[in-house]
Amino acid sequence: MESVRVRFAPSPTGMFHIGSARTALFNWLYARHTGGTFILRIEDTDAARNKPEYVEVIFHALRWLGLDWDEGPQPGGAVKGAKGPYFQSQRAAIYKGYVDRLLSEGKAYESDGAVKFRTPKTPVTVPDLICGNIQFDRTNEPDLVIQRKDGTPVFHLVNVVDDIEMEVTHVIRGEDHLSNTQKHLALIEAIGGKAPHYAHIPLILNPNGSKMSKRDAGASIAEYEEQGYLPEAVRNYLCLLGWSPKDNREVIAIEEVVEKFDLPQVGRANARFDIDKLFWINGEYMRAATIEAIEPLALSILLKHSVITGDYDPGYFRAALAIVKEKIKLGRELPEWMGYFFREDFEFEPAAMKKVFTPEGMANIGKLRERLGQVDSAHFTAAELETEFKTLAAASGQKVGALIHPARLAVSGRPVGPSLYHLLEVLGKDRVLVRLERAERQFGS
RNA sequence: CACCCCAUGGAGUAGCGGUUAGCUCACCUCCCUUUCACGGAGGUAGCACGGGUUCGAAUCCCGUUGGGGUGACCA
Repeated sequence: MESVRVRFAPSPTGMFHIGSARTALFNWLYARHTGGTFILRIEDTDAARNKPEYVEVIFHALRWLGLDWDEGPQPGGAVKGAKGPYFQSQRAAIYKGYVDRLLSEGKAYESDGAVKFRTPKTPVTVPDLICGNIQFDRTNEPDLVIQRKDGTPVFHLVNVVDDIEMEVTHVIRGEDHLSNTQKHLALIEAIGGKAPHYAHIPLILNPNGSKMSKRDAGASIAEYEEQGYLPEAVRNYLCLLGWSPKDNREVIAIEEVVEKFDLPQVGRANARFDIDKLFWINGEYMRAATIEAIEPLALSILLKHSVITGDYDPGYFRAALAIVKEKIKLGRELPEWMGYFFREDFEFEPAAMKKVFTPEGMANIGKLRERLGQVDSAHFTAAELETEFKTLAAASGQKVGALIHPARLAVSGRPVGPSLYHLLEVLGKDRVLVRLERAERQFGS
């Protein structure tokens, strides 16, 4: 049984596309499932479009998604593995050798300065682990340019040569390459190599049903990081596009996907990208996450939005995050949900103000301030506060909601948020009293 | 235009000859609840169409339609 070697071979052209992420993920899953090797190869033969800094974009995206590779370039320029170099721009001599050989054997010829490969015009069958046996007629197959006029090799040639040279056993890639595979097989035969197994995975379509392009919203992995998605959630969602655990579960640990993943079970139909589902999954991960797990993300977002500064109180911060994370689905919501914990001059939402800061509401705020002022700081807990509210409501013949709504607006400026009693506990007695007083001062009669 | 692939509710999917066609997201209703979310209980909505094969078809075959991909000196 040969050891599995798969590769992910992106071009550094700028953004990291969600389709690329899925291709990388499936290669990684297969490598991890089989105990094989996951190779990263940079296909930078198109000098006009490729830039060195874009390579960092690829590293960053793969690392963010937790897709570690076993062979290939490492950030900082180091390279791991013996089959390199792993940048195609550094393999010119290798490609030149193959082109020369094809030329001397008469399998390729020069035409208008470029080198063309004589493609077979006979029918061929492409075996595919996902798609089955695909037949191509090829009677009208045009010859294939394998080296440009400027002497540089093109994708089809370098891709095939590298897969052979790097001893890749399984080529897992997007279905947009399915039609090209017959050319690759012909090339492999011409150079006398052993063909890898192929597995073409369905494409990710945008919500309109066409191929997800760079310009579509949500196409770039970087967007998810910026918006505060959790990488585990994005990865989980991507697993579900074309693959299923077949037991009706949606949220599934990556370790379990690794265990269950296999090529024949990958679906054949293209899948549409559904941001609502990703959003939901992210909420599931957010709620399930420990404070420690999401604290770095929350910190970076809140620092970036100047909600907190470097000298924030870690304990207070974590306490606030703990009650807020249960309510939100996306990191991007954090500034709005946590802002009022850290500043006293927040605005009151106008619509809620009109409804809640009525004369009765303000009177209740006054009563609350007096009552809560007598509660010992050590007893300023959710459970005891609940008792205080209920006692006060009963004493004045009101529903507890009549106290809660004005209180919430007074201490947070908004009508929705975490459980009020917990909110008050986290804020602490001092802040609560100050805020109730401020509301009274501004809106009381 | 040629070749290739695909087709289960709005979206992702389970199903692989016999099911009241299951699940998740979204949407609607109700319950829970101080709000929102979570959770719970329901609801709307699907096998693209037409022929076969078969006692029996979402499942197999053919065709049509629809969608996608490839056909670059891009990858």
